[in-house]
Amino acid sequence: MKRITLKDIAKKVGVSQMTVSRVLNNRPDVNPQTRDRIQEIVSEMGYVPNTNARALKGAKTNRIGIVVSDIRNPFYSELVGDLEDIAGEYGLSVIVTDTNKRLETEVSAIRVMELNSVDYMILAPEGYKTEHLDLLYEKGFEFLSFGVHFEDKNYPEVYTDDYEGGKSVGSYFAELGVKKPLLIMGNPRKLNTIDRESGFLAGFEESGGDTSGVNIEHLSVNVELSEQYFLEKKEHITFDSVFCYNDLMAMGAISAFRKMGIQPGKDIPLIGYDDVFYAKVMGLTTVRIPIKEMIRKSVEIINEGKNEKVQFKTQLIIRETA
Amino acid sequence: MKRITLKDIAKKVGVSQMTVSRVLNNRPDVNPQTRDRIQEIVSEMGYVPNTNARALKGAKTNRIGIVVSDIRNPFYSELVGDLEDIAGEYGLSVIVTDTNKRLETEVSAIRVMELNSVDYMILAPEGYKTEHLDLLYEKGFEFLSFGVHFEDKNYPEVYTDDYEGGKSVGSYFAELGVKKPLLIMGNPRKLNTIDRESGFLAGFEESGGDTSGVNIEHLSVNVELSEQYFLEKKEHITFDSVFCYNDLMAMGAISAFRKMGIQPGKDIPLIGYDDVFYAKVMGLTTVRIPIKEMIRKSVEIINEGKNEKVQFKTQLIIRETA
DNA sequence: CTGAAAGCGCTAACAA
DNA sequence: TTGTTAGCGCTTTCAG
Repeated sequence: MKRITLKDIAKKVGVSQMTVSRVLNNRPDVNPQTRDRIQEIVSEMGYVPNTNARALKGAKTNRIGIVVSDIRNPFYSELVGDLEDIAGEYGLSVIVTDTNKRLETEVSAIRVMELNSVDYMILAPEGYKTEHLDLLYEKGFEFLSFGVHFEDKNYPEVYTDDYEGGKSVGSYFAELGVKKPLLIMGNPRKLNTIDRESGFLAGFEESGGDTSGVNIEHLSVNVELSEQYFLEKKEHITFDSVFCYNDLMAMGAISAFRKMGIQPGKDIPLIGYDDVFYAKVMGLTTVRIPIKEMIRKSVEIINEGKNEKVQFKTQLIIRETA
Repeated sequence: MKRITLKDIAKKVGVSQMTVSRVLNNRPDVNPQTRDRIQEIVSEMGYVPNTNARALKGAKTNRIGIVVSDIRNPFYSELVGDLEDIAGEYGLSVIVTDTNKRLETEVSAIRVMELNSVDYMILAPEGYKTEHLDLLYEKGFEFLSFGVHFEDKNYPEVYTDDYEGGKSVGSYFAELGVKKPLLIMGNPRKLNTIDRESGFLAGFEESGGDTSGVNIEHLSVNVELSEQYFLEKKEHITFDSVFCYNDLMAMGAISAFRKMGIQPGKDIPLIGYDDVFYAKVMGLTTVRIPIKEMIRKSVEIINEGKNEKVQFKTQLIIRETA
């Protein structure tokens, strides 16, 4: 499988490699006729530049990496899908790595990115440790933190206001007249958890709810664990409404409820978070995170080399489950 | 951001680059003491080999590419997730590309793989055109076709027996005593469609069903289209059971049924295909494709440079919807 | 067991 | 406007 190289083109056209290189890189200083001839041969021979050689010279690889915690979570697969679409518009390739929700692998995921010399990384980190981000920053890697906000760090970020997101659910529950909401949250050290939770409490109280009736449970973010939690509570249900950390955990609740003969929405209001595609399919009330817009902004930041922190707004989407 | 190179290590240890290279590539012909010293310095300095330089020399990049038609489809995101996990065990990086279900982009996806000089590609093709596979084959690329079987082509494949899969559903429906099954299938030129469909008919007939009662509809593979189809039929339901091309389309049916007040399983048996994770969450009866085993086999084929066609068996998983 | 030299494909810097 | 030279980091080949 011999690939066509610059040299092959140069020989065929009868010019130097350099002239071909100039044409390929759209440099202005080439005779228009030579340019045309070269372009013709290039497409005729189906030349594809060797990114490795380019990278070796220190040029851009046009590869961007994304590190997500679990590609199987539709939130992330939608994220990756959107990134693929938008990066494609800019002629960028995407390299994906999954950390399986573990921090150690987050470090090795970053190593994969280094191995493949991506120009830029998008990190959707687990959210409460920043050592590896700091390390990356010190090493001079270009990256952007997606979905989590660290006030005191000065790397670029694209994230949502989780406090407001939680608040919208708290208020809505209070307006519904709910007395004993159960919050199924994630790791209590995650900033996302903290924000959604405290936002909820603030919103609930502000709209007239009594926060002493609120119960909070912290689980690993996982459909099965969430389902199991509810199944175990079967006999002693002490809540009259449920707010889950994300749609995945809400799906666990739906699954358990179906087995328990509880109809979400009719019997017990249930709200998730993220607004993944399946939330719509299942009629799940949830808090929408505008992924596509956020990714578009991210690629823009990457492309223009900006260093900004951009916050997006969430939106409560009311469907059948609440 | 200066990266540590072989030269840096060599200088520090006081040997030639070559010796360091030998150690890094686990060559036997190095003095054990020298080896130890080098390994120590390597990890001390946090050396990461430059894959680009390696690739330039024609060595392996340890990158494998996967081209899927829609990363947002949980079938594919699970596929990618499993591939990441298993490839990771082998020290391989994964490059993902999404074709948005269009063939043109399937060609450009392959170009991305070429650009990134992957050692091997896994193609989960759209399934009825083979030109680009043939092209790839002629060009000498190493790849494997995942999920689709072309009898007369001689590239490696890992696929399932869709005819048998469809048959198991046909038989089951016949045993259920169903009279007018509706099949919501995909593009009628896709081999997967053809096999699932003809398998169904064969199974239905074999188990005593009357195939003249069977209705077949071909739609683009898409949740919304499927949902819409059922919503439009609201007033004139002419079927007493439904078999969908995949779980995604079955979810569209579930969504529509919920709005129509139909309970799948109770009122109308509904069966999907793939057994994506959410099928379990939703209690959907479906045909299981053993993705993880198939991916493991694929990586094995890749790793050992085999050229075989391996067929996996599907399994009907009975849950609440049928 | 170890090293020196050459070259993979490309582009930056300089020369013509 | 075009060409020449050098070198990115690595590994292969051939000599020690």
